Amino acid sequence: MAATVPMLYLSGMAGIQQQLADRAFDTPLVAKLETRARLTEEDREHLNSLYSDARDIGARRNIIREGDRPDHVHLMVEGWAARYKLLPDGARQITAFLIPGDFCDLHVTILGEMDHGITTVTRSKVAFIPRAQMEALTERPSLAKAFWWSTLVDEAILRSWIVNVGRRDAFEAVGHLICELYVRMKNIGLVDGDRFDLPLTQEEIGDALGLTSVHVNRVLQRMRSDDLISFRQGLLTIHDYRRLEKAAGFNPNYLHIERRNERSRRTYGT
Amino acid sequence: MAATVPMLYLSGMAGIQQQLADRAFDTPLVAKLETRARLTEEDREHLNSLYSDARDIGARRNIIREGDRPDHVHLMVEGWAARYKLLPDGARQITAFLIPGDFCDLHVTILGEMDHGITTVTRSKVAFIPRAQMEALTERPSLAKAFWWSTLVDEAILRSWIVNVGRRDAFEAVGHLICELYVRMKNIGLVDGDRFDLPLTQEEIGDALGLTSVHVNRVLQRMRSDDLISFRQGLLTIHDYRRLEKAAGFNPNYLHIERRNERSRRTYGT
DNA sequence: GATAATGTCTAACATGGATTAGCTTCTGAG
DNA sequence: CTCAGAAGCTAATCCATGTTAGACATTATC
Repeated sequence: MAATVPMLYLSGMAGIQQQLADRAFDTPLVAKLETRARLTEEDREHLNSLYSDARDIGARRNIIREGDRPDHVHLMVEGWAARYKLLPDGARQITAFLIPGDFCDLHVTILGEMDHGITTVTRSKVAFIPRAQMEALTERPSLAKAFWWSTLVDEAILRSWIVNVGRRDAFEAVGHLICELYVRMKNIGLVDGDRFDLPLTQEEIGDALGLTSVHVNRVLQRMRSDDLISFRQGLLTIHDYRRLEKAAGFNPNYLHIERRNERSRRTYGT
Repeated sequence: MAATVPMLYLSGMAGIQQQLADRAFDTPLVAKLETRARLTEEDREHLNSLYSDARDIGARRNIIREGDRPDHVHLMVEGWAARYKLLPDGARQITAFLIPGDFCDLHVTILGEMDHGITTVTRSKVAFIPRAQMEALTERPSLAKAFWWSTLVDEAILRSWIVNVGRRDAFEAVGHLICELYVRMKNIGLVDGDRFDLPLTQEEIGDALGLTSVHVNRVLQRMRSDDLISFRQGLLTIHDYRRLEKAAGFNPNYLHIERRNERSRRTYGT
């Protein structure tokens, strides 16, 4: 099996993923879906077949635009992407960050037209999956259920982001976003102890939280001086997770990751 | 068929729904799903069977709480409800308004535990649907696809709300919410010309948009003095839809309602 | 039809975050 | 290795929205 799946999950330049890849046995997609579903070896082979048409895309390039009607589905293999909407005045709101194992547009073949765009954040590897292949996969009940679960978690994350933007102040919101990305990255095996690649600019963080990059900078300065985090060159280190979680009012229940699976996950550093 | 489905969609006290009910041939659920899906008479009968256990619930009562693990699904039959999350400091963020035809928790049997609560806004009628009955329905491919579509639209609405809260100012956000609710109510046949029941307090509107009720009041005053809307006693009248839509930057594409169906819908006043 | 509870509206004042502008540091292309 | 563009950082000022408080209006209850 090892030879048939991509083994490198380089998203940034920091090289943590490279180290991790040497130890990872599952692709991020399999790791993520196994959070809840029990997959057979056959299921995994089907999932790995999704990677057959994986293409490299440079940083800050559109994967898909508002108004597009693609006939295939995109899956993040390596790197980060962002779902976003543009306003008439040019302002941008990011509504999701996509990391390896995330589908960009599982829905588009049903909804018809894209109501938002998706852009890469870093240089990425993206799998292009024909609609027919996707439909064949979902004829396996175990996978259909796993995809359904994944969609529902995406929805839960959206609700959480509304709370973040609507009712948390800037400090809490940034902290909450960091906690969420830490847990999600950990769940796919891309966290090295208390560090992970967070290849976002302060402007991108601001666009996700409804803040300006100036204000994100102020908040990050404060988090550093409070000795909660380090964040340099796309590498984030959490110095005191419990305190950060508390300061941000973060409760991971909405990610629906069960303890059972978290324990058994083969993750670097745990 | 008429005798087997509820014909009264009273949500507020204003009585528009009563008038409409006399003309409506479809339940809101059927009207909504037919936005995109083609349903057979048999499909409709199956959908109408969902109403067999419809219960009255008073205003501002919890339908379901965070942490619950219900074994049945809730469907709004009459009235309004709100999906919400509470913060440690007691602040509330509403993440969705549920109107007739909306499922409250289509997902909960897969996700396990509720990560948010749902409360009625008005006195409501809510159908309780056993998990098994729901699963039987989704064995019909046409209905499975229709529910899937509905879930994806809910997701698109969540994305739109993030933009609303994150990047629009208070005036635009309130206008955008009004436009969305107008279109959604119209789609299920509950709009009378330029008027519809909007049984929300200014505080509830604020909790949905991340604003205080004081500021919502300021915005509503301005909308009234700009002659865009009237809003009294839970009845909202839009005086100039085009201008409101433009002022709010509203583009209904994310609701994925196709022109074709909008034309053929049997709606009062159109 | 009195009364309490809830919702609406207004005003004075406070503030978190936006805006603008410019300097500094990092990064990647060649 | 160099250089240009991108990203990070900081400061001064401003303003949209929050806070607090209370009067007024509407609705629900008995």
